[in-house]
Amino acid sequence: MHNVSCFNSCCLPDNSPTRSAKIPNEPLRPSLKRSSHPYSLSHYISTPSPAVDVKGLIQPSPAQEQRPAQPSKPRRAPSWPDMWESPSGLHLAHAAELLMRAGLLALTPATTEQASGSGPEEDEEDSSGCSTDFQPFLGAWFPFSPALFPLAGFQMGGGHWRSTAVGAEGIEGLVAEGYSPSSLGGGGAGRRKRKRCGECVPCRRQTNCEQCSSCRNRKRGHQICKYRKCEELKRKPGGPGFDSRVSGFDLRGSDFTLGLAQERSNGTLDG
DNA sequence: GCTAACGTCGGA
DNA sequence: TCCGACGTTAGC
Repeated sequence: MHNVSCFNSCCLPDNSPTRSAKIPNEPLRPSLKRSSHPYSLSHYISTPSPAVDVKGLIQPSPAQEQRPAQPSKPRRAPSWPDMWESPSGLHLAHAAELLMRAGLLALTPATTEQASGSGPEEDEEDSSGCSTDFQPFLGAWFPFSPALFPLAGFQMGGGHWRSTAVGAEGIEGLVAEGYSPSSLGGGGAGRRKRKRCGECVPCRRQTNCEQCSSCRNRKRGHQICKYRKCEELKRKPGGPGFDSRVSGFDLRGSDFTLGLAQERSNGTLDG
């Protein structure tokens, strides 16, 4: 049990009515699912930045840097999400990613040396906890801590990070990182399915409610649980606000968030 | 081939 | 506008 808002199934009580044996299609990047951090959200919120050694968060200590690589586990080539996962940096990384998707943050590419000097060796340290304790609160604090993100980006950002707000550059960057053009909703002849973002609150839910019409009518409806429906996919492609990718920031005060809070208070929300 | 689930359409 | 049904796509 990590905290009250942990979404991982490990934190669900065995007798939880919402805990289903089968968890369909988890789109989350593993790195986002298995991260933990020494500081909770409340720590970031309540502690003025000088009290939190941001530099220390971003630049691992020698001890951390000297942590031996795990030989039994072949390391894949680092991609930018990994590079952003310092021992304590995922909150920043996640925040920065969301900001960049929203076009609110642009990063100057780090030097090759910087890009290769950190990141891939640290990501394993984020392996045992939950990263979702802050999620519903993103909108409450990200926009007010802009200085953190360029800093984090300069130190940890791998290579070609840049704003993905609009245009071919953003798509190109995503494609380069393994997102297929089809999954991005672009290109390709005919319609292509978009994929769940894996980062919004509904996506992070791991269990179906079994109560909504979609759950009850799954056989014929072919629809995912309403409470797990990706916020991105709810938007019409090409419609207003689409591709602004600001779902993470719209959560505050949204109906969904309010419902989420209510669910949590009722103990019906997973994690 | 099976299953999950996105996209679309038509009815309420 | 919402909801259900169905075709279709995509992953396994």
